[in-house]
Amino acid sequence: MNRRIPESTVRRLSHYLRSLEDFEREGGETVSSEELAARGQTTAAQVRKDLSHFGSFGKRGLGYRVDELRAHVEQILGVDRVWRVALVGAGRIGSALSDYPDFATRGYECVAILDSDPDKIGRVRGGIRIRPAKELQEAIRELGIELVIIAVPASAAQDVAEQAVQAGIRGILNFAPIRLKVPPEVSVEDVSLVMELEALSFAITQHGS
Amino acid sequence: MNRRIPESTVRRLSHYLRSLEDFEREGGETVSSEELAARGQTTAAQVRKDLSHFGSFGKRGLGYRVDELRAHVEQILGVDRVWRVALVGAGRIGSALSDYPDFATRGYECVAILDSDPDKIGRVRGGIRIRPAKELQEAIRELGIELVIIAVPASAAQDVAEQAVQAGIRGILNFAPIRLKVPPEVSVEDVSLVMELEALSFAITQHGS
DNA sequence: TTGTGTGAATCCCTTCACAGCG
DNA sequence: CGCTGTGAAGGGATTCACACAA
Repeated sequence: MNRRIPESTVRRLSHYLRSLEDFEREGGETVSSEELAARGQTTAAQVRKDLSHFGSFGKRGLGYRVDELRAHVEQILGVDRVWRVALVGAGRIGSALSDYPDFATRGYECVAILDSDPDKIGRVRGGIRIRPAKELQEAIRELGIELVIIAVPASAAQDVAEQAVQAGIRGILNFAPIRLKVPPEVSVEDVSLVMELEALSFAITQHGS
Repeated sequence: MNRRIPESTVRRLSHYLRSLEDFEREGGETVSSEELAARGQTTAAQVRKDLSHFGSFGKRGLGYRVDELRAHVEQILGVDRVWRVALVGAGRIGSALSDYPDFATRGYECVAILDSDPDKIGRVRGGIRIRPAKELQEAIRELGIELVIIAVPASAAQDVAEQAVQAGIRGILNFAPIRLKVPPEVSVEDVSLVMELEALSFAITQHGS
């Protein structure tokens, strides 16, 4: 029940949630930490330790009720409600994201798309009219946006981040290949495809030698 | 110079490479571990420790020669050569990736795109004709492909992975939201946007409470 | 008896601090 | 003197092992 949760635990919680949804779909009533660990590439002890940070959700000798635990994990991850998201940058990545079906079903609703390219402004993507990037702060306040996805070139990313922070945003998903500078209360998650590829070529190169 | 490199070190090496390229662009001749740490959100000791796993690249009292160290890091990460990549799945994410400019400039060359949708087969994306997904193994052998990007629905991903592995692939970049089962000698990097978003909503939810 | 919840032990990564080389 | 390279210390996360509840 304490604080200071390792980042790795959060990632695993996401996995547990996926697995619990699977178990529920398969009609399971209860799961053990053992079963939960089997999917997800971890250990039973790890599952129990992860969950123990947030409470005691299981019954000794029995395991966890699937629906109950799923609800708990959803609450822990903060996905027991809908998050309103803005997408800045309607380029290649941006447009792939804007009609990504998983988002809506997972509780993330894209309610605004912005871009600085005059050719794109006014066009409609996934039912949303693309607005000028300058209107970011306005859009955040108008639409109650809480998360911003930055999918603009590296040169523009820091500026977008600062505007978002100024408008009160506390979470940024960043696709630009730079380290954004933000105040400590703002969370940034970076997605860098090149880094992932480099991890692969490293693994192959090292192993093969 | 030993083995067993932590995954976090690899990620930082990618960052160092980006920073070194910046330093080079700015005309710097040498860098200290201190300067390298400043960009990249880490410490000087960490930089030195990371590099020390692979050799002694610096000069005491002086620092590192920028161009020299960049070459070394490129070699460590295995990006001192071109990697031939196949993209399986020409859907939304796939099409965003296929003409992502950074890939080519970073040493990853997409030489094949495959899809199982008959409407897409035969079309051209970024100068490459989309082939039937069934031809994956053939394509891998014909074109000397070493890395496969899986951007197909979760239900098809494991099958694609198995075909790729069978054809000798040792590195997979996986966008499907499932844990691929592969032999230990095969590396998989997962990119899960939902997980990243959940990490953000977790951070905001916990902090705000 | 079964399987959770949890202190204790272990392991691994990061940080410290300094010897040593240019 | 300045800064690297590295053994030693420190801190966190994972794993172990078992008391305990159902």
